[in-house]
Amino acid sequence: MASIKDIAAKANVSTATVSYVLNGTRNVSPKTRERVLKVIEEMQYKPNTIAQSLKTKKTDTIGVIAEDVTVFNTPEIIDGIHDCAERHDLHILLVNLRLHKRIGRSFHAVDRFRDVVLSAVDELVGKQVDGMIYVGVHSRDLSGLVPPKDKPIVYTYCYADNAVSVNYDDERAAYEATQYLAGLGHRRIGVISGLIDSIPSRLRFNGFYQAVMDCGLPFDPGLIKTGDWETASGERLTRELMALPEPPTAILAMNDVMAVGVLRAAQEIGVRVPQDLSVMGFDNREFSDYLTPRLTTMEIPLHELGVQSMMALNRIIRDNGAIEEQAKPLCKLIVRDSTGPAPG
Amino acid sequence: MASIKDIAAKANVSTATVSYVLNGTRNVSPKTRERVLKVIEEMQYKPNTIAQSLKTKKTDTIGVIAEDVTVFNTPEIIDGIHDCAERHDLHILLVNLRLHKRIGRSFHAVDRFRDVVLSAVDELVGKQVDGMIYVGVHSRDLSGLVPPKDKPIVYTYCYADNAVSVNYDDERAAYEATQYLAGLGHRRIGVISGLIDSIPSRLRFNGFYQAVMDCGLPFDPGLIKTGDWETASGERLTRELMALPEPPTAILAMNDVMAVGVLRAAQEIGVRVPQDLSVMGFDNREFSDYLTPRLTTMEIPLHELGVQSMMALNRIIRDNGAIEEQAKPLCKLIVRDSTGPAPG
DNA sequence: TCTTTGCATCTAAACGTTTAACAACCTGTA
DNA sequence: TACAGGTTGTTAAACGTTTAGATGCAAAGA
Repeated sequence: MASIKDIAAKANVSTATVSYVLNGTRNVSPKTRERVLKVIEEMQYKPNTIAQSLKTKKTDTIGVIAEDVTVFNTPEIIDGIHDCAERHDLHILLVNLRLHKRIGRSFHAVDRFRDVVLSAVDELVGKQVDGMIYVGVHSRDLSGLVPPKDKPIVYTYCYADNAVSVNYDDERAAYEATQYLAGLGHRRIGVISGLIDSIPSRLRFNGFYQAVMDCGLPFDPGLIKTGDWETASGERLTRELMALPEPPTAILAMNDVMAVGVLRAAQEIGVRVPQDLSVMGFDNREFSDYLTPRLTTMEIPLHELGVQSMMALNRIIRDNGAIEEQAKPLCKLIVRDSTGPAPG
Repeated sequence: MASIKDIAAKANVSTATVSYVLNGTRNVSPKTRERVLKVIEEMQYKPNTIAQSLKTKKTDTIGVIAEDVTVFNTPEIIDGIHDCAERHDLHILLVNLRLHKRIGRSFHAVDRFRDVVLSAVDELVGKQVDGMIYVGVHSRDLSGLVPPKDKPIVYTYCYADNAVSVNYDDERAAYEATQYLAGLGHRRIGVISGLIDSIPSRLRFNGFYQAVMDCGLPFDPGLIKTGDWETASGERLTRELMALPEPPTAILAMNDVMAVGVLRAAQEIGVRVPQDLSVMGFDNREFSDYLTPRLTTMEIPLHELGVQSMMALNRIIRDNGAIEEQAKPLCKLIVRDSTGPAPG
């Protein structure tokens, strides 16, 4: 590979001059510039970014630590990061923790987990990234993790105390979903929540509860069921809800995957959606448009999460820590065919 | 940030010695080793990978050029790449071309496309990656692209003449799907193919045709319909097929998204699946398990594609080009509820 | 006692850039 | 003519590592 020395030699100038024409950091006469440019072209010279970085101490690279790239939220967030990074001429070094495959779903293997994350951080710090973005898959609480001393790190799709984190407004999303159902005349709304120890589960329940109060609906604890985010739990709990003496006229499943179960159960027990029962999901997964009936759901602003994370990181790197609190990106109600006016 | 010099000074040794204990490249007496290690620990020293790379001319980093990380095949392939890269202590520099957002679906903006790819390659070459993997989204033919002179590059989920590319066996997958349907007694099998100018469309048709011949089924060109990979086309073409004087008893849609349309059409015109009509998809997208009925489909070995690409690249880098042809990864038949014995 | 051998450690160059400091030259002005 | 000021170019150090070769020293062999 041709180096700047080769160019300098062939163009009969010093390496400094070549560097100046390359970066435009100083005037160089038109005729030498031309000469240098011609040689560069001829030899197909590309500056060695590694050497540049060593000298300038800037890599223009940010590290992205993804808990699992195969989980639905991650690609969209990374896309958002890229979208923004591109405009600042930043590159992405990706570390994929492969959490599911590595330590399974037992998120309680905390010590193992810590090691994995910390070694990823070390790796990126060694590579001299300018900063890092951590992309979670389940809004886990990462407060226990020691943040790296010198390198800025932004967390998204997860929570971490005493650290910059970017998240959508879960509470408000659930509030709006509930409000929408109430607006259709539903007064008894069943809820199938996710695992109760997850932060989004709590936030979404809060939003639901607040909306129930604000809309003047009766609050019936019997209508609140705790699932595990999987289809089977949605199916099972829907049967329970519909077997109630006074069953709900709408069910809000806290993710689309469980909503699939709701739909299945409804079909099996002969409840028509949306005539007898309105069903809502959460996430706006691609498949929600493929279900019958098409699923009404809340869209999570994943792309925006990526963009905002990148912007936040950039502010920290550039302005060195002027972290102004940003408004949380909002979810968006996607109305399809699984919801309708309350019966009767 | 502490450098090797700081460590050397504090431990009263030369930088060489520190380097030797770090890399184990030369014997160093137990007591100095201990001393050095202690200082390293104290100062939380992490070697500067950039400087190492400059000296050793190895970055242990491979570049991944993804046409679009948000398309379903890409995350799984990247996961496979990571899976394999990890075992060789290689890191991933990710470039996301964001093809859909950038140049839309007009894949005919070829010149623009060339520029985008080539500048991504330049970027990675500048960053001194040891090699590159190009991850397509649609098995496009990339032969027109000039490969970089010195850096090895492996293509996957796309085709490129005169270059190493890793792909699953499309023809055989369609063959097996057809064979499976024939085995259920279906003799008139409808096909809804994707856009005809795509390589997989052609390969899959070949596989289908071969199986029809081998199984002794009649070949009726009227049963072959050309879609555009989208749901609406699946729906429309199914209506056409079922309106035939002698309609098929099974439909093979060449992707799951179109299969959704097939199921919709069937439901609307009152054809029962699988009693009256067997339906098969292709891809085994996550949602295929959420449809009613659950969709029988062919799973593409995406993870394996990633692994094999990484292995191929590694062989080129290490053994410097000893490219032994590898067997193509095979698709896997996933039998669910949308297929059954031919009626009558 | 003087070599020889082997081990532990050090010296210094090199990797490919950037950039401060300097040198040479030209131009215009007093 | 002399000199200030501007322009264009060069020199060489520095970034943080690795590593070939040199050096010093102790133990072993003559």
